[in-house]
Amino acid sequence: MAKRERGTLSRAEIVRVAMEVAEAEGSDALTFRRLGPALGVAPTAVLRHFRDKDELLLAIGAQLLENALAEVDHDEPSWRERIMSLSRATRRAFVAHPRVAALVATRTLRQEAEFRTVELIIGAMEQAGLNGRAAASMYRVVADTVLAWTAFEANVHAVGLDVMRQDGLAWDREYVVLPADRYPHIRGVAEHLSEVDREDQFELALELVLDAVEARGNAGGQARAI
Amino acid sequence: MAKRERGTLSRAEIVRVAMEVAEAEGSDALTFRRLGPALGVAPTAVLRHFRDKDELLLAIGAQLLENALAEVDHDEPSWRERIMSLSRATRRAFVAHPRVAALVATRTLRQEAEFRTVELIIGAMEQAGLNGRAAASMYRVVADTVLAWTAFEANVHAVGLDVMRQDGLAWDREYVVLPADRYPHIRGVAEHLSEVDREDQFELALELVLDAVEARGNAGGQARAI
DNA sequence: ACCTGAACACCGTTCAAGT
DNA sequence: ACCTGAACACCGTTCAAGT
Repeated sequence: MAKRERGTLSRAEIVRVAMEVAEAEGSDALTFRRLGPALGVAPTAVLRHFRDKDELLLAIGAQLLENALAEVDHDEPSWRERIMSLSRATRRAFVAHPRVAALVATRTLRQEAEFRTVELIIGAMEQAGLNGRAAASMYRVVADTVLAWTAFEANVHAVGLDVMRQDGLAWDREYVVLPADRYPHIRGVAEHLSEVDREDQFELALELVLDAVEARGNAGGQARAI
Repeated sequence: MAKRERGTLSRAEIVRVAMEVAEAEGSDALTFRRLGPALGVAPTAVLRHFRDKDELLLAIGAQLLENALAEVDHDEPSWRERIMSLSRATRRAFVAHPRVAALVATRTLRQEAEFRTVELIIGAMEQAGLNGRAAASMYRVVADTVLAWTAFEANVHAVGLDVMRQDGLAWDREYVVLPADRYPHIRGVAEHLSEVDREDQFELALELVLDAVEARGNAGGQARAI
């Protein structure tokens, strides 16, 4: 709560503290009125650095993507390994901050980190042998697969944190208890539902998409878009 | 604004009007204080039918899923066609109401419509030849692929509606304008980025997953989970 | 792209009271 | 799972004023 000298507040520090507050106290706590005290300034001081709350959220999203990009091996010669490296790093970076990730993972950020990510994926598509419309099309399948899964997982984690604290019920607990006569198939596999490893699924879903990229690239990427 | 007789308000009507208000005026307008007048009651009357706002949101999500299930051909004998039918219906039902869909698509609903959906998918996995842990695992890959893509698309539509009204900039417009020297790959395919058809991508992503289900089912589903 | 404090126009939710 | 109106404890954002 210590007051600070003027001119010492920065966008970077606001983003950092905003992420800390949200992860520690829940995304409901991510308000200017709580952020002010946490930064040692008046709540409205944050508005001198971000036009509005949405601009702050997009900056948080950009920070998550920067964290991801910092872990990617950009010199990896295999396009396929480069994409897997980017994908795993993105998943890790977002799921590491599930509450803020859930708020921003489906947003178009339009910031430098996003442009660099797009550039990386399209470059990989071209190396795989795709051009023009085929490269654009498969870029979107790859990017949206990574983003959609990442956003989904972040949401599941974030909601899970809140719900479990709220009513103590885990997802799998709920399902095991369903009546067998009405839901025989669920009942038959209920015991296995909680064992599923989401990282494995993410990897599998991505490998399937990259198999398709590889097949289309080898066939000559100009022929068909999808 | 017409006042109504007591006892005539119902959960179903509240859900319907809430969806109308949100789609017509933006998801910011989905508040009890606006919903009251739209229903002809006091804002707090809604709280006599839903414990809190989150319960209303989950009911809206259940309605979207009911809309989807109503379109599915449950008697289709091919498990693969049944899954595709469910997937397409889910995508359509959610994207038809993008703003509310964006609010609920990643939530675990824990309502009857969701249990029926899970039951349908697991039944299809078993018909494909998967059992136990393998069926549970592939159920999750299928369900999460549909949900993740649907949530992602709903978000893109919802944000798109708001952003386009806000600053008149479409996603593709933004990217065409990037400097070619720093983003050569983007520049090379920029003209194609706006042509991509999301429905085609959704279909492709799903077909790839179902290919994997088919391959594992034929190989004998007990062997490996993923 | 300075920081503050008061003010404005909103929220969700609770609760006593009215049918 | 009745409905209302006032009240409470919050929000984001604007704006005049202070450094």
